[in-house]
Parts: sequence; C-alpha cells; structure tokens
Amino acid sequence: MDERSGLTRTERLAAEIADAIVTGALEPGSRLDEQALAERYGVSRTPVREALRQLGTSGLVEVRPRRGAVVAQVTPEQLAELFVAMAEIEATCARLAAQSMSPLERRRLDALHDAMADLARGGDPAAYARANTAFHGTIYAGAHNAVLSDFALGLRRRLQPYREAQFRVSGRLARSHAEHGVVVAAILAGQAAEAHAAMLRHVTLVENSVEGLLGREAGEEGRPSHDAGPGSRSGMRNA
Amino acid sequence: MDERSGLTRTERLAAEIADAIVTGALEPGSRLDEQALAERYGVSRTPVREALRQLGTSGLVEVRPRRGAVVAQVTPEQLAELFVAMAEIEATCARLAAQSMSPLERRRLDALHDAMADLARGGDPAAYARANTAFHGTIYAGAHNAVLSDFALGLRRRLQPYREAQFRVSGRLARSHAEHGVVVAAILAGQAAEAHAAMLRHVTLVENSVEGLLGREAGEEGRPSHDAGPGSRSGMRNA
DNA sequence: GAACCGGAAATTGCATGCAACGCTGCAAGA
DNA sequence: TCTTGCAGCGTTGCATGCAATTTCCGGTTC
Repeated sequence: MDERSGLTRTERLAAEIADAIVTGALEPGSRLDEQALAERYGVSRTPVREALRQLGTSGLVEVRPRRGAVVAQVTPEQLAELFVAMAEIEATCARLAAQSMSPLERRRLDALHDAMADLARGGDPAAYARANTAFHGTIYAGAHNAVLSDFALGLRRRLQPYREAQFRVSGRLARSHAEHGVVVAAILAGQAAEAHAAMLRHVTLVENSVEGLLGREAGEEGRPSHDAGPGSRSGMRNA
Repeated sequence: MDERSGLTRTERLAAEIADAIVTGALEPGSRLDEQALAERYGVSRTPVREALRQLGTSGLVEVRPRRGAVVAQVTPEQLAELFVAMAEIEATCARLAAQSMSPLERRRLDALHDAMADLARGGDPAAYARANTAFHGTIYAGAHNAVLSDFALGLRRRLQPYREAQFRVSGRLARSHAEHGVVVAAILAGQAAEAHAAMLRHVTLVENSVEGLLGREAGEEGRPSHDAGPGSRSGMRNA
C-alpha cells in the first residue's frame, strides 16, 4: 500500500522539506506549521514532527521547544562562519587528498578538472555548478575520511544557494577554474601544504564573491534573502 | 505538572540516552527497544522515537528503517577516522585561536593550563579529564566559529570513552600536559602554523595511546568493549 | 497613545491505538 | 540433512486524540 520507495514517510518528508529549503521554495524564517505540512504532503503530524527534528539537528531548520519550527535564519555573521568552516574543512580534505589519493583517484580528478575547462568557457553556470559539486566531492572522497567528508557535504548543502549565485557573476567561472587548477596541481604533485593553501584561498575567494553579491543586492528579490528580520539573531546554537 | 527543566521530554531523553551510551551503560551494538526505553524512563514511545532519531543524525545510534535502533558500533577503522577528523578539526581550531583569541581569552587559557599542572602531578585521571575537556573547549571557543566548535564538541563526545581510558595509563597525564604546553605557547605567541602542528601532534599521540590500549586489551573488561560478543565476527559491517 | 491584562484560539507535546513489516520457529519437500 | 514456505508474534510506522503551553486579540488602565 505504500509508495514506490522502501523509505519511510519520515525520510521522504525530510528529503522533500530539505530540498524545498535548499532550493529556496521555503524562505528562511518562514514558519513550518506541522499541520500545514502534514496536509500539504498528505500525511499525519507524526512523521512531519520526526522529519523536522531530523532537519533540526542538521541545521537546516530551527526547532524551538513548544514554539514550533522555522526555516533556519542565516545571519551575515553565521554565513561568514559557515564559509570559514567550509574553507578550513575543504582545505583539510585537500591536504589529506594530496597525501593519500590513489593514482587512479588522481587521474580521475585531473580528468574532471580538464572537462570543466570547456564548461567554464561555455559559460553555463548551472552545468558548471553541477560539475563543481562533483569536483569538490571527488576531493572529499580522496581524503579517505567519511567523518570529514560527511561534514563537508553537509556544509556544502547548506551553502548551496549562496554558492550558486556567484557563478552567475561574469568571469567568475573562468577564475574558479583557474583556482581549481592550482589545487589540482598541488594534489597531483602530492604537495600537501600547497594543496591546503590553494583550497583555502579558493573557498575564501568564493566567500568574497558571495559577500559582494549579497552586499550589493541588499533586500532585493535575490534568492537567498539572508536578512534576519527584526530581533531574531536566532540560532546557530543548535545541538 | 512537568519536571524542573524547561526542556521537553524528548530533549531530556536524548540527553539521558546519549549519556548512557557515552558512559558505557549502554554497550555498542545493543538494541534500543522503543517500548523498553519508554517504560524505563516512564514516558510513551513517541518522545523515545523522536530522541532516537535525533541521536541517529548525530551518529551515536544507528537507526535502521523498520528494523529498530541500536547503539552505534564503532569499528577500528571508523575509530581511526574519527580520531583523524578530530585531530584535524582541533588543529584548525588551534590555528584560528592563535590568530583571533582576545588577550583575555589568552590569559584564561594560560591560567587553565597552569592549573592543570597540579592535576597532572596529582595523578587523578578523572579530575584531569574534566579539566582537559575545559581546556580543549576553551580552544574551540577561541576559534570564534560556532560551526567548527559544535562539530569539534560532537566529535569529542563520541570519542570520550576512548579518550578517558588513556588517562589511566601511567605517565600519560604528564605527557599530555607537556603537549598542551607546546600548544599553549604557540597560541599565546600567535604562531598559527605552530599551534596547528602542535595540536595535530597532540591528538595523534592520544590516538596512538588509545590504539595501544585497545590492541592490548582485546576482549578484556575495559570500558569500551568495542567487541560485539560471540558469534558476531566483531562488527566492521555497520554503516 | 502606550502598556498591561485576561480569555480564547491555535499549536505543540505526548499518549494511545492500529496496521504493516520483519523476525523466529516449525514443518514440508528436495 | 538442508532448503523453503508459512504462520505467529513482536516491533516499528503512522494516525488520532487530548492536555498544556504559547500566541493572539480585545478591553482596560495609566
């Protein structure tokens, strides 16, 4: 009687709500009414509650005891912290990858980077963004550490809307690809310290690019309205 | 009608179960029966379920859809990955702390380290372990990054049983304190690279110490009996 | 006009009940 | 003897109902 997947309703709900948040369909700060979500997805409140709890521990939504859940607000300060953390973790993964990637993994990384050159020239931000996700994912995997890799993937997902915006800035694609080139060269050569520094620089430049964007829009209709509204400075204090 | 705290039952349950796991009262691999836990804590199954889900995303328990939850098994490989991740994150925090701790924070770190000298000489592993938690927590806080700090605290909690065991090895307290000294000196001097290296080395030494312990015990009654009992070919197969 | 207060509506937290799934054990067949 | 089918039981997933708390709103007072 259940649906196609072997997943539970709770899991499917968590995935769908997470997707709605990441894609911007659910705006930051909007309330997540249990009953409304239950009716929206045709289930009862119980699986909705469990899904919200789960998303709460991953940082996507903020659950306030007895006061309901809201899509997590990301203040500029928190955004900066997320980017710093992301840069550090990615740089660490790059260093570990330079030390422990297998020859096959190195060849694949090199090939992926080469393929992205065309995409960068082509100028299709969406296609480049997809390849970019694969590129960074390859480096996470190359670190051979599931704990760090999972953390990096989680951070990347939370920052995805912001990252994507910057690819639409003209010229950013080419610069991103050039920065990748430095990282790849260091990893292929097994130069751990250089790989770390190059990746740290790359992600920091992404952050600068994003901050430039956000500062310029300032209350526009741009996807990630990261403003927190009056008196909210809310969370980040999650478990 | 509720208890003293403003927390919900779900939160208190999550905290209590997590504590039971971390302290070893609930052994790795043991089933977490919802009804049994509900009766044990005098609540219904609903908050138990929510608490288990929450602990599931934090990695302490493994929830298998429709097949119940068990205390997460930690295989030797996963333990190694956890320690590597921990070392890298702590080292990163130490580097950031060296760069951005305020003078007040530096003085407090120095004072805490000084106070630990007595504890190390005193030879009380439990007291030293408590102070050690505060010491590392001070460095996390000094990184001024809630994302990294939360992640580090979570990792520390998961590794707590293993970390504590090594403090009972004779001489480890003094060596630990000496290693801390190098870290503190680098942070106080603002030497970022040195702080990173010193912390990485410190945590790696802790890992070595733990691995020595586990290798030697091999089926003893030692706290973290990460073996799974007869007829289970000792784990290795968990997610 | 603003702050305060009390009651009603709305919403969350939790308990309970039912249906579906997974596991165990036994029996039948190869 | 080993495999396979199936029935019974236990457990999980989810729906529903109720109590408690929060929020909203109108009236009152300063």
